Amino acid sequence: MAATTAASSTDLIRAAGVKVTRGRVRVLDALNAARQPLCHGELELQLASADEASLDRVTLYRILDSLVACGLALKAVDTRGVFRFSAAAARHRHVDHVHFRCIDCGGVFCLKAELPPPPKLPRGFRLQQIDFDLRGLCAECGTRAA
Amino acid sequence: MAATTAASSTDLIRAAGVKVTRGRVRVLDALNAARQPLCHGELELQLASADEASLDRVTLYRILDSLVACGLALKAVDTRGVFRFSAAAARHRHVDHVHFRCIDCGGVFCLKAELPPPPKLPRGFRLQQIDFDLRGLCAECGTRAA
DNA sequence: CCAACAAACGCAACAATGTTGCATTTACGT
DNA sequence: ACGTAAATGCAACATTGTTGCGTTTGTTGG
Repeated sequence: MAATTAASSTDLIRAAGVKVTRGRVRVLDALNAARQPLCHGELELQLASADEASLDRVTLYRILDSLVACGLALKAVDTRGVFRFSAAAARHRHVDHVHFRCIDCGGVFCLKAELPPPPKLPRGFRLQQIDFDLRGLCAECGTRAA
Repeated sequence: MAATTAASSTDLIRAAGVKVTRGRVRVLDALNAARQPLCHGELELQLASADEASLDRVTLYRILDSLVACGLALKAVDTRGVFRFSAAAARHRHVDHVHFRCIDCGGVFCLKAELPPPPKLPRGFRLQQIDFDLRGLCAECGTRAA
């Protein structure tokens, strides 16, 4: 099962057009295995406790950035102002659809809904992108809060 | 007019049951005058450029915390993970309308448009806020770019 | 108005998180 | 296998926020 996951992450990374390194595979595996978005520190801990050699702090930051840049991971901010990362579903493109962002864990969930039509803009304004983001508590955090 | 605002802030602070200090009044005035939530750095700059003596960094943090603690200010996190503060009184429901964010100058413009109805959420999710953000170039930046 | 006390302030140092520069190592197409 | 661009590791730095502590200030009771 570890082999399966590893192979899958490897394929995803290769398909994204970036180099397949052990660090990227390990981080993407960890993100895929996590049920909640992870922050840098949690990932560092998790990777250090594994058998393999631990990743450098800065390298981990750069790996996360690269995964976000090539669309394999999502970056969000939790209520304490800390960046949290989650694995993006590879088959989805995160443009032009609706997101739900949990304000507690920072998780991003893609909703199956149409983007609403944009309203009229003031004269001279040029529209390039539409973000329709719903914010609140996800099922897990909502349960824990109650 | 400045006196009116100052008196109002003073009253609010006194009514909140905490000491009325020059720092608290100045900060609450600044928050009330701001059209957008301000971060610590912006407030520090703004207060330093005024005639009066500038506030200590730590004092500003503590003033903001105290204003939040007594309900006069609201604390939130922006997309970069920085805390932003707004006056609780001046909270004219920035939540329920549409914003246009200029990707060049960073300006935020409130549009007079209805929020589209939210789509159905997965079971257990609690909706708290809807952000319908349009991004692109504002009239000024668009003209300059062309 | 004055004194006393708790709250608020200023300063210094610290802590957590994230970034940049640069030399070395590694993945991968040829 | 080799060359090259990308990725890594290390050190130093930057930004944002917090804690400890001695001093000043706002408020309250006489």
